Amino acid sequence: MNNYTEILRQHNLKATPQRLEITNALYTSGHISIENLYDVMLKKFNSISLATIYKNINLMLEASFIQEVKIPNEKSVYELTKETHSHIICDSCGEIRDIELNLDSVISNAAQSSNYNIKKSALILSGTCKNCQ
Amino acid sequence: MNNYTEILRQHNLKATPQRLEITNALYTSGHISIENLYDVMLKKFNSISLATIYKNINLMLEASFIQEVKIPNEKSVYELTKETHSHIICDSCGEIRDIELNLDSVISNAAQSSNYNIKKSALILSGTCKNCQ
DNA sequence: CTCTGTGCAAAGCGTTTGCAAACGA
DNA sequence: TCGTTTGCAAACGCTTTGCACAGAG
Repeated sequence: MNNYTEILRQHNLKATPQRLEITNALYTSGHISIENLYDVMLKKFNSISLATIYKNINLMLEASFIQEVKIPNEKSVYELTKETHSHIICDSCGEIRDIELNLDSVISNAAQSSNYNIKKSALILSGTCKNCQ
Repeated sequence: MNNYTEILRQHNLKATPQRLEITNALYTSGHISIENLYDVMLKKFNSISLATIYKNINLMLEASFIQEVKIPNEKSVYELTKETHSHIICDSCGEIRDIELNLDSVISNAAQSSNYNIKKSALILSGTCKNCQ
């Protein structure tokens, strides 16, 4: 019994080999697109179907086990759900990194000026990473 | 000669009636999806094609005349390009509002901890607007 | 054993392309 | 007039669905 079996079950998802491998790919990559996930999965399951990928991604999204990250001008990637965090993308090499930023004061300013009761935030920064500079 | 004729030409876009109306719809709505834009356009041009909408949206994006706003769990909307700003969305009525927030300190923190040279930011907040509370 | 998941093929849907006619400058 | 844009129809690519078989619990 693999590491991820229990965590899948906690989200009411049966621990099939395909799902364990999707989970592993998400964990290992941090963020992965459908296309890249399919490539990774093909290495372990030579006859896996894209339909299986999509069905599982959708079930995992519904279960809030994973989340979609929509990046400006890029295709979406998926990540395992964790504490709220921001993302930073390198416009040269495409690296996507999680970054913990304190948005409290920004959010309280926003709440004040908009009169919204703010519940969520999604911040995506982009620029050039150390290596690409 | 309409208000928007000159601004379209400045972006190397001929001022066709369809483009003037797309511009007007963007201006009036603030943010609009392809689907809603098509509905609006149909009222003025009863035989307009979706292909025309897409071609123009893509040309306008290339010309940086408009920008796409990717919203978590929602379909994308488009807006006329203006100074950098954030967005706040009501999770009840769907209202999308521009909001000017100072992200300088957040960005400098991010730059410091990531070693990225940060060029752009996209912040989307969501919650409940005054009316829906 | 039962119910769910998988893989395949087909269908669906939003978006793009090719082309002839219409139009802007 | 000349090059661009429009509208239509067909093509495309990504995603979803239906179904029979395989597999998890």
